[in-house]
Amino acid sequence: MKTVAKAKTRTVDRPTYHVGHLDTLLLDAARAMLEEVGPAKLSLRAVSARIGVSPAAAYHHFDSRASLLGHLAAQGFRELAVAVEERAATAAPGSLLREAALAYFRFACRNPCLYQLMFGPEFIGDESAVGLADARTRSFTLVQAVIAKDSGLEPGSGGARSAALAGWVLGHGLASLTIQGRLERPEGLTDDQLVDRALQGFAILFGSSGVSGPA
Amino acid sequence: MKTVAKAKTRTVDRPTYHVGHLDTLLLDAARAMLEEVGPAKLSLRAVSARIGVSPAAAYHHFDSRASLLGHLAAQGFRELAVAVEERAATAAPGSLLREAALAYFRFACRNPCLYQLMFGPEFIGDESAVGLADARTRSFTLVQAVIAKDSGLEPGSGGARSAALAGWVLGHGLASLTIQGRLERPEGLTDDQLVDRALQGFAILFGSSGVSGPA
DNA sequence: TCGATAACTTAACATCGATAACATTCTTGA
DNA sequence: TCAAGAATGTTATCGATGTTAAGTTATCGA
Repeated sequence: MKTVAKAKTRTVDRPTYHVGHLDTLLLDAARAMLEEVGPAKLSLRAVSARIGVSPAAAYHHFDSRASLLGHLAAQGFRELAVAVEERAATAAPGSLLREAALAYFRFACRNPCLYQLMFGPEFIGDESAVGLADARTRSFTLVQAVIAKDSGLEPGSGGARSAALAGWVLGHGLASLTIQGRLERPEGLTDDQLVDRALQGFAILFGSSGVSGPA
Repeated sequence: MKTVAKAKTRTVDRPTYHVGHLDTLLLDAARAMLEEVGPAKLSLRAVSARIGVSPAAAYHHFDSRASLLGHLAAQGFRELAVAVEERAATAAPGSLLREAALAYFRFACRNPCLYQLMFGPEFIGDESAVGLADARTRSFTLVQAVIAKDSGLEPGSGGARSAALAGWVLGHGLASLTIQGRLERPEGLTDDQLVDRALQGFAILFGSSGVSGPA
């Protein structure tokens, strides 16, 4: 229905043969479609079609489907980093962990499929080319800095590294479980309340109670 | 190469036409291949071929590829539950959280692709048919019971639920990050040491220090 | 102006999940 | 005992996908 039936020489009617910045066009389209269909169902052909370009065109800008997804994931890591950073910058001392966790969690909830992609197995093998590892490492370093700052630990110390690991595990664990619906979430519970509940749970498990925000 | 070229009536030479228990054969083969190629690349055709059966045969036992993966995931949840349960049963009181976390983490590390499948988006939509939701709920209930038992909380109480949530987040967060290589893991660090490091990090973040095992 | 090159095209291949139509075996009830 | 029919296989085919090869068109520097 949608494809032109029997055009011999031309299947697309575009003003110019060359599109210009097709790479960013592809990335934008893919980003949009990602949240519609999920990482697994995102097809290169569909993305190309959305722009009005042949499937093979994408291969002049990306090595493979995995490579394109890798770029998308790297973009996600950068956005996640700034989201956490912004929130952490304006947080009152002592509530930094909670604020950072909230920012992290909200980013994941607002971009569930992107987050799945970032931490999923979809594009594994194409990390090197993209700066993905860089973006990820920077995110982690940021988390580490934020947490060290709040707990008064010397940055780079063993304690700071452990605490950062814990913070990352906390954020990712909660986000991942929530996004993929593996959590029995009582209905009506807001994102903030869920984060607080988790923090409260950790406080119970690890002994303290007052550290983590409201009752 | 592998398929018989021009046999008209028979392409496979099997003693009997009917295989018998093809469903479990398919599941076993799929389970084995899952750890070889990962959830995304696991094809029904390859699984069938491994058994020596036509691709269409699988559809007499499973509604779809997703359904087969769903069964596999459910199986995973059951195994995970018993792994945690066994370890928890023989743990000294006070170290229950650590032991449960270790069992959880080890299961994930030993069956990385199965774990990815269990918590991934691969088979979403086919949950109802399989008892998958059941298996998952039971796992969660188990975790909740284990944790409540160790912290002296009344099972079913709000605190117990929060603590269970935290425990689940801890286990899944660490396992997920590790499996997917999103963690900068210092080389030579054993599974146990990584778990301990995470626990230590949580102890730092949430105030106490002695709760979680060795220094 | 012209030719090299980059950016796009069509066409094709292999593989995949899925379905339809047919073949064989097992089971069951008279 | 034995045929009817349900189960469980088969082949053939469809439409969609990632990817590559070979041809076409636009751009840009000498």
